[in-house]
Amino acid sequence: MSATVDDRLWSAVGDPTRRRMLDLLLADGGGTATTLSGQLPVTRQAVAKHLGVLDRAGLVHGTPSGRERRYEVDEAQLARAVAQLSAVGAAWDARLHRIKRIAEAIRQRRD
Amino acid sequence: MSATVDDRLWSAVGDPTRRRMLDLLLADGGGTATTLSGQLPVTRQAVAKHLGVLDRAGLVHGTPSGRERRYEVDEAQLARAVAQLSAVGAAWDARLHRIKRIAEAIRQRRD
DNA sequence: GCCACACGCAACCTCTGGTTGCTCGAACTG
DNA sequence: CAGTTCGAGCAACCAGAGGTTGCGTGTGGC
Repeated sequence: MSATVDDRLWSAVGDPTRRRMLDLLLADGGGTATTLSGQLPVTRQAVAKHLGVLDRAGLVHGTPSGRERRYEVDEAQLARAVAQLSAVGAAWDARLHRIKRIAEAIRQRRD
Repeated sequence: MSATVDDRLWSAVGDPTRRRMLDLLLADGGGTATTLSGQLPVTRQAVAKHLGVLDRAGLVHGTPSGRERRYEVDEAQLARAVAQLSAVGAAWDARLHRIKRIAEAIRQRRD
């Protein structure tokens, strides 16, 4: 089951734009709403909202620095999110394999 | 990068209700909008809409049977979705590890 | 001191997940 | 066969999220 999944984390990571933002933040070692919006097909304001979501999910952490606000990925929390992704994947995978085994057993019996 | 991800598949699987629906369909070996809505905290109509989304993503396949419409999971397509989940997870994982290695290298050098 | 830049806030639009209310058609039951 | 029931399929509506434009404000560089 995917009952143990933290919906806040998952839905934070579920949005394609936010996934790309995490990619970019990881690649560049952090960034601001403005620098990110330059690398994305959305406006700075949209990026700022997403950063808010990621912040509330604990995936990034923003610190004001002069007139800008620099965000960095919280690696531990992202690692948790990755773990949950693979947990759900593994659960489905297991179920698919179980089904496949059963199907093969039935086929064997029928032949 | 998560650029190779099929957004249709991902967003189909991104919704928590749809994930639970896939769980239930796998566990019971199929179901109808009505049977699923009995196991979920949403109405039949909401379930029907989700089944439409899953159907368009190719994750389930519905066949009319008398007055009801039975849906079953397309296992191959779900396997593809699982593969994409783990691909994204693996990408982030790799990046996190790389960052950790670099951080440790810097720490070493500083000591 | 002035200008430019980055941010934050507010209004607005659209799509999606969800609801209620209705009709229609198939199936069971007398 | 007639009537009822049950499942599906609209349609209208509501709330929230992703996105936009527009505007005010504070900080930093010249």
